[in-house]
Amino acid sequence: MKALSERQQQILSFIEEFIEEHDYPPTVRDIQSGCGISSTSVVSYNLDRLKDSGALSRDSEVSRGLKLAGQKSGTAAPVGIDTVAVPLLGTIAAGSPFPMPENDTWSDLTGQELIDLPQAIVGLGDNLYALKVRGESMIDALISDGDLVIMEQASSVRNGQMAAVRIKSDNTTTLKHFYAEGPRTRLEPANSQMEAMTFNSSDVEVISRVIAVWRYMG
Amino acid sequence: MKALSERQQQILSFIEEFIEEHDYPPTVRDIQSGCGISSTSVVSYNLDRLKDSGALSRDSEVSRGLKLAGQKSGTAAPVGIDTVAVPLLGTIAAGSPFPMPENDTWSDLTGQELIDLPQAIVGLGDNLYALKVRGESMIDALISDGDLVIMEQASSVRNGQMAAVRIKSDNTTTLKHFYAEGPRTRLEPANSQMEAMTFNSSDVEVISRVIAVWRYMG
DNA sequence: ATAATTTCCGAACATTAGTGCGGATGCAAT
DNA sequence: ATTGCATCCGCACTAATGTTCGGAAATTAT
Repeated sequence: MKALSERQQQILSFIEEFIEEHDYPPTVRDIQSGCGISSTSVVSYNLDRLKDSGALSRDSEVSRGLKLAGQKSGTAAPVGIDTVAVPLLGTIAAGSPFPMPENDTWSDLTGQELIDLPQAIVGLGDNLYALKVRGESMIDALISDGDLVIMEQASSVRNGQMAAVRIKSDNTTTLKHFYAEGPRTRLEPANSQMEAMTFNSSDVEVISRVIAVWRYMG
Repeated sequence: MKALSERQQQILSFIEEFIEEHDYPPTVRDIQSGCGISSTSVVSYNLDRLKDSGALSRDSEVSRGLKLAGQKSGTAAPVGIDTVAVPLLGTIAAGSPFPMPENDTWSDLTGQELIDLPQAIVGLGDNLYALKVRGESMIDALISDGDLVIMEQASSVRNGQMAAVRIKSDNTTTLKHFYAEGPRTRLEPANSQMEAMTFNSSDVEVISRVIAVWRYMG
């Protein structure tokens, strides 16, 4: 195996830096100017050498068809833990209309702020989204201003779970522990020092299940 | 925010797959044939839309100058978010001796349960550790049984921050908001409905600063 | 229905970008 | 020196690639 010339190493590391910066490989002319070479053919020539030596692979006749040899194939995760991207859909405040992804736009979350959470602590639940809590209206559920609540879409929950529920007659929305008791539904705050309230089950609409709460005060 | 059309989503996922396979972005014509579009201008048009919506960024006039928005910069590490491994040192309960890593064993965390948290939401703080809360003794700090508190070693904190403090005379340890007021130190729970308490500053020892709280009820 | 908007088409056009080729230049072996 | 080989130059050429524009078609709003 022939050793790489200085120029070849220079080109190689330029390619590396370029990809690092742009997320796509350089053109022959990018390399030319980047390495202070006076002719594209020189680049072409050395690229062939590098290909021969196996330092990089190349889709010929294709612009930017370069791939560093040492590079991981594909984008499959080489390191890093499994994460779930959770869209931050908005804020939640007492009584405000509760933000919630509509079915048809569920897959259309582009542009939304995404929060990466480790799968290990979120679980692999689907249909997750996050809301930022504004105000102290959830204080009785041990949730305060600035907290991030991770929610999962659900139309029903098991007794005892915390959920975002809407009292139709009040048109208010809060987070409470949910207990269905036949025709009546009892909602009790997480703080046991607070009083529970009971409503007609038909007056209570479950919107989402609360998966987790994240409070950061760094 | 305008929703993405079907075609735009189609293009978006094609780009994603293409990069996955080639390690460099597709050309307009790659997208054209890949998505069964009859004109390059349609691709160009939708690429502009996608750029407007922020779904991808684009180096215009540059071949293959595409970059997916969600993508981490730098292809070297294709995916995987930065995470910080936080050791779960034990549990905290009212009055119990507060677990805390000793300096000489700090680096010896082998066998400890580690919790990976995204750096983005934890910050890059060093000397972090986690404790699981047992019992409802922290209820007045909006922290309940089963919660995970992320802490940072600290011997002092700024006023208003939440910290694990030990009342020497009581030999109790709790989480409270901390306010140094000269010779006296006021500790007040996060729940404003609760009363604050004041102690001689010399009787209060700061153990750790609370960085974050994680409550999971999946 | 009618108008407005969005999306698509086709076909040119203008760069950008990869390749080829004759001829230097530099260096080492003969 | 002369030869051989690896590099490098310039330049031209062709293919690849992004852009533009008038108008049609589809969709949505009025």
